[in-house]
Amino acid sequence: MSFNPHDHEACTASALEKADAYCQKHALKFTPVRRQVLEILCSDHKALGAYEILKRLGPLGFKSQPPVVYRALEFLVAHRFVHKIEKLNAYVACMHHDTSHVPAFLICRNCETVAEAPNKEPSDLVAQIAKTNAFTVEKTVYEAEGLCVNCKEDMADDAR
Amino acid sequence: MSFNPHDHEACTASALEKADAYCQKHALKFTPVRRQVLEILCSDHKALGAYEILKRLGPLGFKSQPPVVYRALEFLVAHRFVHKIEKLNAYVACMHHDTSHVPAFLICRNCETVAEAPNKEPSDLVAQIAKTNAFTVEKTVYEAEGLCVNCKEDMADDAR
DNA sequence: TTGTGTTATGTTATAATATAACATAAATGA
DNA sequence: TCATTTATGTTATATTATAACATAACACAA
Repeated sequence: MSFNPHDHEACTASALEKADAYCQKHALKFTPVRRQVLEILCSDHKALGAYEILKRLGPLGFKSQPPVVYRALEFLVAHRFVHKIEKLNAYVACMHHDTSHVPAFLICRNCETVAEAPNKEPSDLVAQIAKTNAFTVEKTVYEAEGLCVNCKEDMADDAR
Repeated sequence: MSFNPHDHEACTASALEKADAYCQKHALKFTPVRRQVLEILCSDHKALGAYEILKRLGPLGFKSQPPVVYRALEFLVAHRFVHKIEKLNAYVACMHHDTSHVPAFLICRNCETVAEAPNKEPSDLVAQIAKTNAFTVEKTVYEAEGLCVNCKEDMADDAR
């Protein structure tokens, strides 16, 4: 989980590699912009806004009009390499692309780190709601905002 | 539940009455704009965008600059009379204000009706995630998009 | 290899959502 | 009544996102 320290370069490299392989397998075009946007998003676990990504694309030699980044994000989200955090209108790289999962996020309101939980199952909650309402669920947004371990500890320290 | 037909005028009146009572009890000011915005949101179970609400305020004699409606929404959301649907950047009246609940929404992508489920408990999912991450959850967004009963039936009819 | 359709990108303009900042007014309470 | 707080008025602008139309790159059949 990303609230814990980990080898970040390796985790980025692996994500890009997996995306590469997946695109090859499914005849998708992993074009330079798309690849670069994913790389930018992998570069930390904060969620980045579209315009922040745009800013970072410029120096890398890419064109910097909004549609460029929105199209790349559309592709990446459609193929689940990236999730949109609705609560923040921002985007994070998916860290569990190889396993099928119901995306669920923990957003620290202090450090803004976003951690994705690797759930296999939709929650009981949604199953039950959908059932009692005869509602067919196609897509879920599940986001929790709060305080991560690290920030909680920091605050405890400050109070001392 | 709001995918089912119900006496809508009564449900609106009751929501306003409850809000009135709650504000009185907690010394909150249920001013005309705030009341009117809640009434507009009660007027159907679709989620309305801030600017749509703004449009409807004008003819009713209210001032129509964005901050007017955003401030009213801020108040209504803070006191849980209204929930924001992050997925739609839109707002719905809360239909279960008197009971403490974890808000969860079913959004029909066809008719755009938003139904709120009356859950008492946060899902097992969030409890488990939070626990394994030592993450303190303060607020949750839970939104499912799909097809409601009515729209599903309509589509079945059309296919015939 | 040329033509034809399809997908991706370039570019301009603008729509839709939201807030900053500063002013006035109204209500509250010592 | 004066001071303080809370709500509203108003202008301007920030942020997020898409429409619309053009060109380029690619894929693949004739």
